[in-house]
Amino acid sequence: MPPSPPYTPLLPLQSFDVAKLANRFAAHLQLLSAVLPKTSASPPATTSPTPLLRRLRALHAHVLASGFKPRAHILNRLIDLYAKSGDLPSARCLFDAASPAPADAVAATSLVNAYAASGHLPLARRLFDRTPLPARDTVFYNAMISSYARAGDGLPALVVFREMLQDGFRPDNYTFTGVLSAAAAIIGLEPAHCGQLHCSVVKSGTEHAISVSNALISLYFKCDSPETAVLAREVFDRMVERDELTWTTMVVGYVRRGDIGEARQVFDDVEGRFNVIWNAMISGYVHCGLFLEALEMFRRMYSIGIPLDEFTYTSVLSACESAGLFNHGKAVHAHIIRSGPDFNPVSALPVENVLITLYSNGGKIDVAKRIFDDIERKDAVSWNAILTGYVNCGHIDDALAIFNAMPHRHELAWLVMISGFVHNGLAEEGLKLFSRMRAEGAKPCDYMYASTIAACGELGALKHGQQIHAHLIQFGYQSSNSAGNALLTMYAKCGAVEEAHIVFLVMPNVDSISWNAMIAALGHHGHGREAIELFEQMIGEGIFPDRITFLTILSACNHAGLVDEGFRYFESMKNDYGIIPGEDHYAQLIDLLGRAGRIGEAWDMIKSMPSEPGPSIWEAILSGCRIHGDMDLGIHAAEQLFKMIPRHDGTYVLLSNIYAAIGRWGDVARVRKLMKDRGVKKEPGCSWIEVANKVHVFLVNDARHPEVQEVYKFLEILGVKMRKLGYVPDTKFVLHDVESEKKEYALSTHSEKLAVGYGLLKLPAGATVIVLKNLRICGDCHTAIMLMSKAVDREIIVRDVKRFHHFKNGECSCRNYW
DNA sequence: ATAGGGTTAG
Repeated sequence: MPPSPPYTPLLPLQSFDVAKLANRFAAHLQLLSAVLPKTSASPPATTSPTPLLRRLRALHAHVLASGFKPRAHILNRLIDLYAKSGDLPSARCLFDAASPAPADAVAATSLVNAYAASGHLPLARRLFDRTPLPARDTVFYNAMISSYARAGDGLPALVVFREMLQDGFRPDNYTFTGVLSAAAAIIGLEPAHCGQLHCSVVKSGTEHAISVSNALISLYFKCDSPETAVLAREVFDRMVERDELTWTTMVVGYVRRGDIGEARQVFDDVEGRFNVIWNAMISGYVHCGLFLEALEMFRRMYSIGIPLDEFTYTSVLSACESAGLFNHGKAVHAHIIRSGPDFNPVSALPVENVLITLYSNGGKIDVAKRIFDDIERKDAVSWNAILTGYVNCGHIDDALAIFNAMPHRHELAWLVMISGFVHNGLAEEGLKLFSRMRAEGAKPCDYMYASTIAACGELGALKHGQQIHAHLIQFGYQSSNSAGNALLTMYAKCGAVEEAHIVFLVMPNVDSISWNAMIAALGHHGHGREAIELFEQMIGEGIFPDRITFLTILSACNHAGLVDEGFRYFESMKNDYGIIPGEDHYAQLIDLLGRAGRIGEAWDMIKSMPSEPGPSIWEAILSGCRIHGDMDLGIHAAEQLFKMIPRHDGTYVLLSNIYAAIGRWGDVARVRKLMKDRGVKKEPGCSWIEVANKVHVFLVNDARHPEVQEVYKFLEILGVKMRKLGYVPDTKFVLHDVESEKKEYALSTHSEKLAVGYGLLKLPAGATVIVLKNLRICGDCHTAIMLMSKAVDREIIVRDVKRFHHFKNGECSCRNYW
């Protein structure tokens, strides 16, 4: 509860000096509004009136009882107080009673602001429109403009501004501050528009007002282009006088551009270190992913004695959460508790919200739930945070309970719940919920569509993805970039590269993400040359490649076995584009060299790396060693992997596979035992196959499963056929799976083979089988499927952890890969 | 009676 402001009792009233009392209320009001959150809307009608409101009403009653007729400015103050304390009906009543007599711009302005602040922008607008021209003044227009600006409604604000000029009113610095911030809220604003606004500011002679310059800087930064950032800087440099806001706007502007270094320089130049700029700097570091720097800044802030507030804590806790430093987060939480209950629960809500995320990501979902339960006035973020917490730890039933209990379902809640279903293998439920959302009239945004489509791609649910594509067209989102990029990726992940390409060609505004996604789509499907061609086309169109682009192109070269090209692009990335290769770039190149049999070069590359090689590097060289029989280095790599991720089941399997390949069965047994001793469980093989518009999921290890039984039967038939074709030894190998439980040195479950077999069994001749599996396909399996494809004369598309393998007539699109 | 900066869920 907010502490009540000190006050002297008003009753009984000795005199009716209303002006004095009204002034006293104004003082009380200021005390109260210092405690209330700045953006607070008026409290809902159901809650009991605040002490201030009660006193205001008492005063008003006395005024009425006295028969005293308040003069206009007193009446205005009363109206303003009613409006600000949230009693809009009373304010409106007084206003209506007073008009039309001296219809007054002052009272109308109060009301317009109050309506807008409580979220009733249309009501504010109606009052605005009904106020006749003679009763208006500049401030009145300013109120309407800034109301739109605060609500993020840029265009109407500009329209009101134009009306104002047409009506013959002179804009002042308040007007321009509002207009500029309204313009900044318009997405996709062109630099030319900023320039126009800048011109009118200069013409009006208000550019020397600090607030106008500040808004101008903010506008130029929000335009988000290198040129406007320079213009913002120019405005800043020209200012003769700057305030705290100027500095903060600069810091925030550079952070938005991702230029944390420049932001830091501005920060270091500030004389008075007020806490808002520290908060901005900390959140800037968090924004750029520099969590440790954020924490360091927090530590310094604390040691110098800069006051910490809820903004500080929110950012710092968010840094701990994102960096996975759960214990640090807990320490900060303890510090908040120790520092006393100074927080106003309403304004500290973001702190509690981020705590929910912190604890649920730290594996303490029960603590998160307790914090959530203790929040008195939960907002949409609180609900979404706990919902996401449950979804992320796989408690889909608890999540659904929360979802159903939510008072207002924010669109994000739908999104989280839908993707929660999809990621837990309940795609059908997810899509049902998607329909329910539309039935309940919630309007999905393009971002929601994008996420739902992405989920379909993850799952390989092509048919569901296509359905959503249809909705997308129906709702006119086809020009949205996020939706378009998601569609492109979805089609590619479902094996439909041609479809992905069509989406790419049809998209009105392709951005660098689209290019990257399309290059990746080609690369993943083994079309290395085409990927390179598209990359060159991208360069030709003047799109700047980033580190992701190069990662993608290296992967494309890798998949298609284009060693020299890969090497060339790696060098070009460093020398021509100044991109410092990360471990992921090295991993791609080392993988590429290794698979091409150039193990020595790959090993040299590892030794030349600027930092200690991480798991991805060892994993990369391991595949090359395995294929080309460099067992010593392979074993070394696997042992390194062991040390780094001791619980990763894949490493054990890989290592035992290597030992098995060179017949060191004793070592195979040793690795198996190690795995058992350390309690590492192999994940059960699980495959999805898309057959005739239905997704089948089955566990390969469960031999009692009827579908698996069918697969076994199929393999027998296939075995006979393959023997006839002369593949006797390999046929035997395929059939080994059936007996794998009995075999002493079982190598792996090879669920892909079973899935492929099942798919072939179910499909009509000439159809394509798509097998989706988010694991790495091993060489044996690859060979086996290749043989199968010859035996059945059908195209088989298999999705690996990232890539695709197109098998046809005993060949694969990535012939050089294994 | 009117303006502008820093926070949280994905």
